[in-house]
Amino acid sequence: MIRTHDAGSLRASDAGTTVTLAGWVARRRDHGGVIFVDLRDGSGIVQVVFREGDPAEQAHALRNEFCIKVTGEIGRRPAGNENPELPTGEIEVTAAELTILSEAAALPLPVDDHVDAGDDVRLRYRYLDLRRSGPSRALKLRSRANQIARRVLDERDFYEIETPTLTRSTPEGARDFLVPVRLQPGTWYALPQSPQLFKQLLMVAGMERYYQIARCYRDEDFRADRQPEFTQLDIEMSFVTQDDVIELGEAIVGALWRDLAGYEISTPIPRITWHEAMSRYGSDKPDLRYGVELTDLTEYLRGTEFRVFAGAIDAGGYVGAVVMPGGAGQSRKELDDWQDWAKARGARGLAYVVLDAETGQARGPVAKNLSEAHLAGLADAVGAKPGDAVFFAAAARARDAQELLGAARIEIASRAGLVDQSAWAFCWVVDAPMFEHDDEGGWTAVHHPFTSPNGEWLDRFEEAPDRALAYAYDIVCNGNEIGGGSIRIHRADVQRRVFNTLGISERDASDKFGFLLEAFKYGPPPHGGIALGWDRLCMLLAGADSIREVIAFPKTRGGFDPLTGAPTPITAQQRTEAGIDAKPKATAPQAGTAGVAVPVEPTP
RNA sequence: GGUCCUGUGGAGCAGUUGGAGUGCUCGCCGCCCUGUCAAGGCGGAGGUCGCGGGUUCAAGUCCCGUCAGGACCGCCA
Repeated sequence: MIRTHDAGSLRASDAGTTVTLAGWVARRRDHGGVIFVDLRDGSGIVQVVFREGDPAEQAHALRNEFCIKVTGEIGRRPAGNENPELPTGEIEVTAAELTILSEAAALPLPVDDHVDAGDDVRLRYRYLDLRRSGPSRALKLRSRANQIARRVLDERDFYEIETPTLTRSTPEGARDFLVPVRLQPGTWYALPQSPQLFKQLLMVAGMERYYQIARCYRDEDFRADRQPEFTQLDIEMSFVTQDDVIELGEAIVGALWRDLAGYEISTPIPRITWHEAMSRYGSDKPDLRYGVELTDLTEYLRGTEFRVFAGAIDAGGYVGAVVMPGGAGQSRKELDDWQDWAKARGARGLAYVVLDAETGQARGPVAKNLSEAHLAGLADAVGAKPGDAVFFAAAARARDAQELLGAARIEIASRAGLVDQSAWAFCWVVDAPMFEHDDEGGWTAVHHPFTSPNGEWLDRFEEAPDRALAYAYDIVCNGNEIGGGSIRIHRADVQRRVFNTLGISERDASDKFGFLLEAFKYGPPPHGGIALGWDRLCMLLAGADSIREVIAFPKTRGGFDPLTGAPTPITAQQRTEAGIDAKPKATAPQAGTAGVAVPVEPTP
């Protein structure tokens, strides 16, 4: 090694030792006769002093982020000159020798913890951004999270197994990324949206306990917590029940929060059914750091003459409310803003009533439309106090109104300052529905088509697909879904019935994932698993607002990488070689997703 | 595909009612400086106000379009 010690590790007990350090100039304070340089390496910062002689002459020329090597003796700082802000603040290194390993040009972005730059500049010079302590710490934390997960899984006899990233387009929810295949022009690989099918095959293969820190790809639009390539801690186990998988999930998450957040999660983590989550919180990933629960007013308001509510109730729908504590104090403009907020979510508006802080009397546009009796009992019905505001939503489909109220609940908590930023609130959302209506009047799988109905519905989910429940579970932290999984179907007859309900013909099923069904002919074990959204989970542990902070080289929301400039056009030669424009042969394999291959004509 | 916010020397910001590229902090270049630690002092360089069009006697400022970054909706089994 070029260095003998790590800069950040030096302490008063090292005084008198001669050391060689290597790192970067974090800051230079040139007093003419004496020069201080803060030398930073991966371990931290130590102050180097240049007083006289050649090293001091050289040190005048140092600039921020020069890469240097310094040899010198560690000494206690003169009394009164200690810096309690630094772990190494009691000592300094008196330079006897200085080597400039490499110089740094004027910086396009300050490597300074006190200044934050815009995202585009940070990403373009991400290697400089990562020299700063915050971004650096986030990546190092993620590395430790990986190790902790591997440790827990290894202790439980899991095997870490890699699966292909060039694979077959599968009929999962999102758009696939496609890769042209030079060796078979006109055919395409897809990048996996998850290793779902492979890990099930590994169960058939008798691996019994599999995990992988797996890169997944989905060609959908970006969010603060979504990139097109992302990472899952993917796990699958044979011969287990839902409780076994949940226990494992708690062991992993418990270890992560214990070691990386200094927080002991009390287990078992509370479970809430999907339906209860929707009716109480208007979300399938409820943030339990605060209350502000929804109230179902469908029965209470039955018979109302207010058309908006009556219409929903008559259609067999739902009317509900959520209370904003102190919301009556909002200005007219703030209340109008709520209407814009609701419209931005595709709602027609957000009906509200404010309760006078003195008299408790209900006021507001909607109050005129409600009967005396309905108004008189409203505060008690929704648990509101004088000075509160009550927001209403009504819809023919309960879930639409609940989701609007759920979004309002989050907004209320944020605006009213009800969120305890230091709190951790975990829960499992269990008993998710098997199916939901698709746009064409049929059914689609809420989770995926291999998810098993629970014990209660296994033999009769066809009777009421809208009410059938699955062995599917999501783990939620502070309103973020950090993982989800299910017990899979391992019986051919059940799988056939599920396909039937989904309107997937035998031929379709065999075209799309015949290889999995084929495998399931040969004694598949009962199995289930979970996938933890690793970027999101690390983001929470790092206290970051975006998963970009825990990704070494993230992309901007346009899918652009400002550092490499990807994506780029390709050359004509690359295009020809890749076979992008080749016409698939008549004997080409079955199309991946759409069922029938779309003929591709070569472009001139 | 839609809604909203932002874009001003290398970085971060301010810029009022439309009136001179106006200001601040940092960085950069030069000089000075022996105990600083986001060192300090003096001097200096550096600008297509994202881009294009329009309104106007006059646009960083108002309008339209466009590009880029961000937040959200749609989308994401």
